[in-house]
Amino acid sequence: MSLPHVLLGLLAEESRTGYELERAMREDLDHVWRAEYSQIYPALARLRRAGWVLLKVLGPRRGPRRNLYRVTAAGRRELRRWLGAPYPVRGKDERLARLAFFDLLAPADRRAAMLAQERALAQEARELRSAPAPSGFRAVARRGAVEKLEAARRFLHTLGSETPEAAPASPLVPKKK
Amino acid sequence: MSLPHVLLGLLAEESRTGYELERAMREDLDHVWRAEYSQIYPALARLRRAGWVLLKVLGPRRGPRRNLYRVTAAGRRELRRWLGAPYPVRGKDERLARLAFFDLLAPADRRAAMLAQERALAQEARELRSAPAPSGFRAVARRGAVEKLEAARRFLHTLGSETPEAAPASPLVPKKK
DNA sequence: CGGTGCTATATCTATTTTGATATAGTTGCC
DNA sequence: GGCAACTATATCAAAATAGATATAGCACCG
Repeated sequence: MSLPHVLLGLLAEESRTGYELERAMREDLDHVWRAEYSQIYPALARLRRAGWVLLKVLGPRRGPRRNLYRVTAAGRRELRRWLGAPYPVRGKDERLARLAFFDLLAPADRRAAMLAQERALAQEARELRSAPAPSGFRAVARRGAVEKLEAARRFLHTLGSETPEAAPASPLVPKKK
Repeated sequence: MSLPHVLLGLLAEESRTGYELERAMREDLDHVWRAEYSQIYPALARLRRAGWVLLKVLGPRRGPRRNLYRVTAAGRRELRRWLGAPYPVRGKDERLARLAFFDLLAPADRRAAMLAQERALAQEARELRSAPAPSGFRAVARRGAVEKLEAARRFLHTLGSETPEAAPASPLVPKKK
């Protein structure tokens, strides 16, 4: 339920077309929020129906005509409301989900998988850190995303050195019912 | 695309009914992976069609009849494949998404929102930590979830004390196009 | 002139996820 | 007996997300 508000947030900074919104998300909000055109265009239509944005059709500049969206006062109000609202607890994490079943891997495979993960996380963090930084609080969010990746990497690393060769606590032999 | 594998993982430890799977996710995999019955039952049917689980209908013990699912050898193979496979980069984080637009709040509202967030994160971490711990790597995943919450809390906290009163970098005054 | 790449909107399908609701037997309490 | 709580399966509708494709003008390069 956040996409409409993310779009609103981007539009609050500057009026944009759907195309430009996609790029803004890809460049500034990587690892924070992303969406395809197939979500963006219908979402803009809904924002319009809600009276949170206005559409202005511009003549073509380079390519086809452009639909420029501008936030209304009501849109800004809604945005501020969203920013202050309590968060729904949404807890899903594929990384942790897989980790939860690592009992099932042979120790060697387990170590290999964890090392691969660690390297992948380091790589992602590196890429995100080296991408052009956005401004204002979008830069803060970017930093948060980077730190998240690094914290996940550290967690895996600590886990790997904690248990030099053995499995943790109980080996979880499959029981029969 | 992880739910089927999470179910497979839980069934690899012990054969269960759909009902028991829901409870196992709710109790052991909170903040890691959750699903409603409306997702679980169709997913089990698909797992069955894929030949990864077998169904055994049991007579009613307490309540209606029970459909017990057991992982097949092919299911275990698939599960191990999943555990070793590279991860799709899925980057969405509503917390960071909102933070990205905190420019739009007045400093006072901003501080209030950040403090509320910090408290909410601390509370969630506390609850998760005090819940009964699962065994094996599921406990490790639980610990990972707790550390994630705490890292997010620390990030917010540092952010709050970093900027005693002012906004970061550029104030992002809305431009016109 | 043809090809590649960028701008730009739009739609289609499929899958995933959420939330609500229906049904029904069983147990234990008062 | 009635009722709440628990076990258990199942379905419906809606929303969110992903991925692919269609269309088309314009610019730039060789």
